[in-house]
Amino acid sequence: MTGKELIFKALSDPARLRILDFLRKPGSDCCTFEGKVCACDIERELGLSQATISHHMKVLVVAELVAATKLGRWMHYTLRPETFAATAVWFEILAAASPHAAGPKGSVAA
Amino acid sequence: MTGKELIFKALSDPARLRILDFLRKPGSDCCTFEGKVCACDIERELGLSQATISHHMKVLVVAELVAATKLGRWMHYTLRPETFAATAVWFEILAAASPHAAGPKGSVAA
DNA sequence: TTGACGCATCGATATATGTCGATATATTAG
DNA sequence: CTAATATATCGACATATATCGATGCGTCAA
Repeated sequence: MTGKELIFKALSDPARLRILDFLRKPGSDCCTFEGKVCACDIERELGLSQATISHHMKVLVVAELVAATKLGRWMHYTLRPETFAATAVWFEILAAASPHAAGPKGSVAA
Repeated sequence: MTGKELIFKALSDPARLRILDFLRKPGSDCCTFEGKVCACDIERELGLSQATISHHMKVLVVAELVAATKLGRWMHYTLRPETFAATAVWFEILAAASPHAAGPKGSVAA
């Protein structure tokens, strides 16, 4: 269950944050199809080398933030909403852990 | 507004994730007071050196995930629910960006 | 004031990571 | 089959970061 650490490591790079933002609202440039974006689009959008983009996409896929589908010789990428939704829940739990919550904190408190 | 990158960098370390988890439900060991935890508690909990804990706490404070208050010679730390709540919203937005959403994607699609 | 304690900062080091060019693999076009 | 294209992998390098011991700076107790 090191998933969260993988997710945060994946998100802790500006290039990957830009990739996610681009996947959220891709332009209708080249290989884009039904919101699925190919690696060449991302490469052009970010201005990084092809090797670097490939590396970043692998990180995002391993973290399960992005799904990869091979269509012919193109890789198409999409966001994975389930992972984002699950991570949102984690943050909500931390947000709810109010330090001054006078609730029944537990059994050991007594 | 590079806050998100700071936040994710701060979260991309297992030690800091453990610190947040400890802040969420601290034991009633030593200096803990009303959910406020001192650095010495964290040091003992994680088994890392004092210098390392100090470094991690600074990262968490700069990312605005944790608030620091000096009480005498003790530093007391608490979670900052607002930051976690705001980040949860960011994830929910990404989760809502469904790739197959047949909505009016834009004007250029035609 | 002096000493002890809690924490921050400094300098050093090992590891991790982002980036690239070069090359390999796979797929399509001819 | 051969060439071209899209992506993945490899090796290398620069930078970032986690970690520690040593030291400095406040704060409290005697």
